[in-house]
Amino acid sequence: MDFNDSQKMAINHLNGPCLVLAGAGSGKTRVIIGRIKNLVNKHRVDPKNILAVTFTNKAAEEMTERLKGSVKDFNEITCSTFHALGVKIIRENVEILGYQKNFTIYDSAAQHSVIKKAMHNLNISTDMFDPKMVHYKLSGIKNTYTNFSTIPTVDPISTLAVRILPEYKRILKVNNAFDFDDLLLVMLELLTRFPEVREKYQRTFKYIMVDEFQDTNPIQNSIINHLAGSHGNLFVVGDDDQSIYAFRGADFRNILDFEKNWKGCKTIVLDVNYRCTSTILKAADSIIGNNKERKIKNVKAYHQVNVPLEYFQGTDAIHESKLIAERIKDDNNKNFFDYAVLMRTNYLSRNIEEVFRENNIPYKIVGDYKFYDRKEIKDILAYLAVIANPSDEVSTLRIINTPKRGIGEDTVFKISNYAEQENINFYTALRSYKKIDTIASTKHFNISQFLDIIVKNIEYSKDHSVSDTLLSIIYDVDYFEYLNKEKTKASISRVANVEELINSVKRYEKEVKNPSINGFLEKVSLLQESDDTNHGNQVLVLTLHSSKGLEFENVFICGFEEGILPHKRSLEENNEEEERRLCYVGVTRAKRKLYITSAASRMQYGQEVKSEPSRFLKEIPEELFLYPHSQAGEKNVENAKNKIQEMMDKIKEKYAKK
DNA sequence: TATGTTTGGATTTTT
DNA sequence: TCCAAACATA
Repeated sequence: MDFNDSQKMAINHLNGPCLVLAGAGSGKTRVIIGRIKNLVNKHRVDPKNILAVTFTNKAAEEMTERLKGSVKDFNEITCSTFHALGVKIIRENVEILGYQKNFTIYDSAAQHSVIKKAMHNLNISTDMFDPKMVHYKLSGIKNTYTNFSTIPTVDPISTLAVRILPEYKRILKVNNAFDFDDLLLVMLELLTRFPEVREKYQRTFKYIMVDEFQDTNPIQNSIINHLAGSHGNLFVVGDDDQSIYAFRGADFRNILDFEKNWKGCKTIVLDVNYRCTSTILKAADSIIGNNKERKIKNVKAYHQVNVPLEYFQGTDAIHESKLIAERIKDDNNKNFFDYAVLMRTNYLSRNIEEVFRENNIPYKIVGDYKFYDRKEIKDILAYLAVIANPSDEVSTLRIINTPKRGIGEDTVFKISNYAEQENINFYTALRSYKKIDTIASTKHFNISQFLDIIVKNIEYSKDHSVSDTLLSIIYDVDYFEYLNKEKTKASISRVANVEELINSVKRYEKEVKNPSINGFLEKVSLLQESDDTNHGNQVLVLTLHSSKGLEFENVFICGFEEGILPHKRSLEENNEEEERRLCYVGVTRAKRKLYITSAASRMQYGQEVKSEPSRFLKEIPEELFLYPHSQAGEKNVENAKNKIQEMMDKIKEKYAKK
């Protein structure tokens, strides 16, 4: 397929800042790839000098894959997410910050426990202030402010979060660990505080491209400004109407103000939608048209076909799911992979799952109880983390008594106190357990048993592969025996999960040039929900957020109800416009057919609660639907089936006439 | 220290 | 309704 004029203009852009406003389905990925090819093949830009920042790891991989055949040395192009770029830059320079290279990246559970510890150290009651709230605020702050002294502290929790921050940072450093938000923040710190570091990366990344620019937060924006500062070869692509990550600091004013911030910026608008039918685009337009804060674009549909939308309402969530299942089953020449069910919140997938399973509809739930969040997996990963970085206290505490080896809370408390007293880290204190006189000598065997495992495997890991080390740990702690104690179904699946983990380490070892424990852990911690959208012939079930960047022939948006979409909590925070954008993203995922569904009532905390259709439904002209909303509800499944049959006949008739 | 029992809070989205 | 954390007991 050929490029249209504005696409060509974007692809041929060479030097200086450029803003590409790309409406949904306007071929922005093709444009980015086209431009890279152009830079390298036509303008002889060294691939080493190109940085392409994408929103997901999956997008980065896909981009690399698509450059494979057509660009020489495509592997030298840095193609990654902001967070992955952060890890790279931090690893290369971390020693100037007094950290060791083998630092650990803490996930949100680990962050949570560090926050609790920081609060404890500062004598702040965790009963009075919910550590969860503090965590949330702290993360918000770290994703918004480049300078902590300028934080407006309006509410008590924010004040508290700012107060805790120095202690929190101190603990992380003792643990030789960073949290997620640090991956951006520390990268920025390195670029601002150390001119030689900044200049090094400015010289390396002479051509910078950022995809999904509307979802960058101020930290990311600042990072980009520093990297591109010396040359201004900055090419950003985005759509303010698809900005849906405000909750983690994204600010679409980054895109609105881009022209102001970069003098001489060229602006290109991609306004032809090659994805959706004109009906779907009309629906999407009429929804997003209600937003006040936006750049008005006039996106035109390339495919002028009228396939009416359908709206139906189940009596309850199960009925709604059944209606969806029926519609899929009624499609005679279907591929399941052509269907997706989109939803505002994860828990809505439960009913879908239940009904799809009953109906033998193959499905895949994206981000469904994340593999790496399972207890058995986190345990094993904690062992690996401790072996790679013994300073990591959080991981040590996780496994010190798992499997049970008689090192209980009391003993841990004593070691912890000793560490505090001597001003050493937990691991060092643990190693001198014999010197801690409060610990009874009856405990000595238990502690030495644990220490032996760690010390032995640290040594072992030095001249063995990651997978061998992993197997050695599992053997030493007798982990399978521990999992298999109760021979239940659950324990069998836990063993299978650990086996799967071993496989994934082996896969990692094949993929990467210099595999290491840290490298593997890093890969795991950077994994995202939306990286997991590869599916076979299955219906994909996912949140609206995870659906960003994807497209499907047929899309269901379920739970189209007040309180769900728009979400109640979001409305409380005055974020109606963001919910509308979320809705817009969902609608524009559909290439051909869009179904919108709701339930008249829904179980909430075990109680049946009435539910109203979403306000956004009224924003779509009713004539775009196959039949009026008054016919959307049915008393029972049987009735609905007939209705659906009737509707299918109508569609077939329509297509026959064409 | 390990295990069983009770209770109260949960459901926004995710790097 | 369901699940984790707090609490109580052996």
